[in-house]
Amino acid sequence: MLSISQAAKETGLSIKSIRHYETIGLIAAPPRGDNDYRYYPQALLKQLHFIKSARDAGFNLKESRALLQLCENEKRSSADVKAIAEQKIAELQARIEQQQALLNKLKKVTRQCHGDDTPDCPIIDALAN
Amino acid sequence: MLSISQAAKETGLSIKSIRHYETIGLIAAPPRGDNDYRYYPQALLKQLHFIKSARDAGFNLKESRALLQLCENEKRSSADVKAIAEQKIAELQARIEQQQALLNKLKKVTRQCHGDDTPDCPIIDALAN
DNA sequence: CTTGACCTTACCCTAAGGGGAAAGGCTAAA
DNA sequence: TTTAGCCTTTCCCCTTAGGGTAAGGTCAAG
Repeated sequence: MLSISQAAKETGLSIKSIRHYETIGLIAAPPRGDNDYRYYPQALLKQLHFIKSARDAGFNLKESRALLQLCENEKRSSADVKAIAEQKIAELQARIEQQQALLNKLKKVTRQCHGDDTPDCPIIDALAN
Repeated sequence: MLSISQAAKETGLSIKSIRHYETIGLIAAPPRGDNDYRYYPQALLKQLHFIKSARDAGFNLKESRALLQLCENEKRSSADVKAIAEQKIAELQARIEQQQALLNKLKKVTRQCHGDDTPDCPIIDALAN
């Protein structure tokens, strides 16, 4: 049974995050000691680890919740998991493309800018139209 | 002198955004009519256009504010503008690379998943460790 | 005169926590 | 025994960039 700071160290999450996950019902409330401190059993630590991995993989908390439920469900269909992953892949791809387009435009106009002490600036010009 | 909805239509911003920019001091408060309605003169419309362009180019409001101030300042140095743009370029590049890395990992593990009605799932396995 | 479209302020909501206050708990050293 | 120095708790405000909605005032057309 780890204290919350030990659980944080062990999982790589922050104390704030762990309490937050409890608040929003992402994990169950851990048992409390006589001092009212939270103490985390193995089962909860495993869930916290899972959530940390899901977050690191780019899933938001809503998606992490769905994945965790699938993880806990021994009768899951891998198709359901794959659907979530593929949706995230599509989302990431779209975001990357959009940002890449922005980046290209920004790089192009920035190359035109002399970057000296005169006010003449193609970047400003581009934004002012 | 356009009303706020006309200004919104003209600039492509939302009414909420325009009022928000005023609230945070990004633009000056427009003159009001006897009815207390906001009426936007050309100078403000130009600023709103500029902000819209900056936002579309990927700059956040803080950066847009700095750019707008440079835009208004006839004694600006284009080097100052270029510095902001290059910082944004670096930021975008870093974000894109990080997301691309996530995407690659996610695609790789997702390809391993059969996506059928059995619980066996490499995606879950990857997250559970 | 009424109706619908427009405007105003004010408040709460988003995601995912971070920061910090105020209060209480635990252990080791003086 | 007391103090110091961490640990924990709850509570509340803060972040981005507005969106949604309510309650109430205004304007123009039929």
